[in-house]
Amino acid sequence: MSSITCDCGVLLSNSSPVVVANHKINDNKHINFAQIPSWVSLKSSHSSLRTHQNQQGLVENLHLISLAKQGKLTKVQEFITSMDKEAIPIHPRSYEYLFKMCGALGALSDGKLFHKRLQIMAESNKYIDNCILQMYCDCKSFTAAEIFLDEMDDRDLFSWATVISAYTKEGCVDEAVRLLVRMLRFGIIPNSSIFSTLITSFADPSMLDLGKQIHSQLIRVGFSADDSIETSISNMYVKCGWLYGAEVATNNMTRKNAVACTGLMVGYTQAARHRDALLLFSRMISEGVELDEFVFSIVLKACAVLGDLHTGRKIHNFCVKHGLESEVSVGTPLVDFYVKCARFEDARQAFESIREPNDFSWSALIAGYCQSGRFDRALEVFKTIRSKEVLLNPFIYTNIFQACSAASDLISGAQVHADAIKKGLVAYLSGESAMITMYSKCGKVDYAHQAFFTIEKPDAVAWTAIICAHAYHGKASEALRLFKEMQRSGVRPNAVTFIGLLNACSHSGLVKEGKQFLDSMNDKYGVNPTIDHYNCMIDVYSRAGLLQEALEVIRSLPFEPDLMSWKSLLGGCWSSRNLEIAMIAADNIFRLDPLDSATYVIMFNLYALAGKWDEAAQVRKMMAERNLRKEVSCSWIIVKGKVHRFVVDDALCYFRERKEQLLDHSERLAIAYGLICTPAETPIMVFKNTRSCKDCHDFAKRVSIVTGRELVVRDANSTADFNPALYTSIASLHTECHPSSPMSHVVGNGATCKALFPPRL
DNA sequence: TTAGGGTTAG
Repeated sequence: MSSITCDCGVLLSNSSPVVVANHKINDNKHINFAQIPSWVSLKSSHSSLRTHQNQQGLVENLHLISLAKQGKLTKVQEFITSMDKEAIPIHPRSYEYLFKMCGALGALSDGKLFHKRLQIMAESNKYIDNCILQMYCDCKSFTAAEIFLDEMDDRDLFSWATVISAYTKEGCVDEAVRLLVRMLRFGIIPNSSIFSTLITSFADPSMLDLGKQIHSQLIRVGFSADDSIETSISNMYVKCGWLYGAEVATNNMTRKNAVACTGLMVGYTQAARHRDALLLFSRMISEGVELDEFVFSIVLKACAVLGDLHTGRKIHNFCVKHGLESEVSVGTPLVDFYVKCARFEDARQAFESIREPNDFSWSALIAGYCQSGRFDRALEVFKTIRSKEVLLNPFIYTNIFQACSAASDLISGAQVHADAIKKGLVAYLSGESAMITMYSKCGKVDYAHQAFFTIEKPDAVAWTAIICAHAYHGKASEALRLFKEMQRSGVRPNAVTFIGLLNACSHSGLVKEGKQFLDSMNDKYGVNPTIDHYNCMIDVYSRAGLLQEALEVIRSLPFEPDLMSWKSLLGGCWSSRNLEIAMIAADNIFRLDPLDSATYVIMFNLYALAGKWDEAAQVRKMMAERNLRKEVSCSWIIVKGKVHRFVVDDALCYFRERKEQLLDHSERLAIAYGLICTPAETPIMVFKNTRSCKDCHDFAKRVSIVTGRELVVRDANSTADFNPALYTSIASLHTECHPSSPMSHVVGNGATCKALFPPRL
C-alpha cells in the first residue's frame, strides 16, 4: 500500500481523504486535513467526514486545536480562512487554544483579532474571558489586560489573580499590590494562593517593609497558619535579607518542612553564616523533618566552604546509612564537596555510586579532574560521555576548554570548540573567555583574537582574557592597545586586568608603563592593588635588571612579602648574575619554602660563577640533605597525533657549565624532530614542562628565520611565537624583541609548573 | 515556594 508523507512527518494511508502538502486549498467542500497529526484520531470521525456540517465542524476544530497546540500560527490563519469560506464556526473551546498559542508566541495583534472576532460572535463565557486575560498578560500587554479586566461583567477571583500574578512575575510588585488593593475594595475575598504568589515575588531588601505589611494582613485574615503561606513568608524574609524574621517564621511553623529550612540555609550561606546552616541541618535531622532532594546541595556546600571534611563525611555516612548516596541529588553534591576539599579519590568514588548521573554530576567530576591537574582524564571522560549521548551543558564545555588549554591540546580544543558551536553550548562570556585562553595557551593568539571578536559584548573577563593572551605571547604593545580600547568601550578593568597589563610590561621591559599602571590603579580605576600586583611590579623591575628598585618595592610593601615576591626578585638576580641580592632573596625563600629546588640550583650556579666553591658545595649538601633534585626537563612534539618526548640525560647536564648545556636542551631536539618530520608549510609546536632559557629562545628565533617556518614554543610559564615574517634580517633580532621577553630567564619568576605536564611514556 | 557548576594570571 502506497503512502504519502505529510509536512508533519506523519504517514497517512492513501485511502484517507489526503490532499498533498502545499496543495492550494481547493474549492472542494472539504478542508485540507493533510497536516492532521496522527494523535488526532480520524477513526471515529472518518465516517462522518462527508456528512453535512460535519458535527458543526468538529474535525476542523480538532485540527485547528492541533495546529494551535503546535504553535503553527500561519497555518492556523490559513486554516481559519478556509473554515470561514466554508462557514464552519470556530468553537469556543478552540478559542481557548488560540489564545494560549498567541500568549505563548507573544502574538499580541493576532490575539487581539481573535478577541475582536469573539466579541462580534458574542460567544464568550467566563472561562474564555479568563483565557483572554491570560493571553494579554502572557503578551505583557498589561494595559489591554487591565482594560479588559474592567470590562468583564463576570470577573472573579481567578481573573484578578491572573493579572496580579502576571505583574509579580514581571517584577512589577507595586502594580500587583495596587491591583490587590483595588480587588479588596471591590469586596472580593482573597484566597491564600493569591497572597502566596505576591509574597514569593518579594525578593529584594527594598520590599521588606511591604512584605511585613502583607504578613500582618495575613495574620489578620487568619491565613498565617497555612503551611505553604508560612513557608513563603520565611523564604520572603530570606530573600529580603532579614534572616531574623525568617528564623522566627521557621521556628514558629506548625510543622517545619525542608523547603523553609533549605531556604533559610541558603540565607545563612549567603550571609557567610555557614555554621548556622550546619546547625539548622542538624536540627532538621533531630526533629525528624522530612528531607528532600534540595537539602544536600546547600548543606554540603556549607561544609565545602568551611573546609569541614569531618562534617561532610558524617553527612556522607548518613546518606550511605539511609541508602541515599546513589541518588543523583545527593551523590552530585557529594562529588562537588569532595572536589572542593581536594579529595579527588573520594569524589571519584562518590561519582561512581550515583545510579543515574546527570549533566551536573559529569560536570562536577570533570571539574574535579581539571582541578587535580588530570586534564587528560577530564578529556577522556568528556570523549566517553559524548559517545554515550549523555546530556551535555555549557559548563562541561567551559571546563573542557580549560583542560585543552592546560594541556595545550589544540587539536582537541578546536574539535571541542566546533562541537560546542554545533550544539549551541558555548557559554555566553564565560565559555567564550575560556576559549580565548585556550587558543592563546595552545599558541594560537590569532585564533584567540578571532574568538574575542565573535563576542557580542565583551565584559571585563573577556577583555582581560584577550589582554592576558597578548601578554602571555610577549605582545605588550597590543595588550596595552587593547586596554585603551577596553576603556573606550566603557568596560571597567578589574584586579586581574592589571595583573595582565603588568605581566605584559614585565615581559617587554616597560618599566615606566608598569609603574604608571600600579600607581594609577586605585586613584584612576578604583581597584586596590594587592600583593599580586606588587609582585608583578617586582617582576617588572627584576626582569629589567633594576634589582635595587625591586628590593625597594619589597621593603616598602604594605603587606608581608610572600614567596612570589622573593622568587621574582631571585629570577632577576639570576639574569643579572647578582649574588649579593640573590642571597637576601634565597634566605627568605628558604624560610618560606625550604623545599624549593630551583632556588638551590640558582644559588649553586651563582656561587659557582663567583668562584665561591665552599658556599656552592654547602648548597649542594643542603639539597642532598633535603633529598631534593632538579626537576627533569622534558620537551615534546605531537606529529600525526603521536607524542614524541625528548629528555636529556639529567645526570649529564646537572650543575654543568652553561656553554656545555646549550647542546643538550631537550626543546632543541624536539624542534629538530619537527623540522624533519612535518611538512614545510606547517607551523611547529613544541612543549616543555619547565622554563626555556634565553639561548633556546634565540635558537628558536634563528631556526625560524633560516627555515622560514613558524615555531611556537610553550614552556611552563609562557608561549613564544617565532614567525619568520616578523624578522626582516638577523640584525633586527635584537631590536624586535626585548631581551627580557618570554623565556629569557631560566627560572623566571618561579611560578610552579601547574599547567604543563609531560606526556606519559 | 528551597540548590548545586563557570570565566580572566603568574
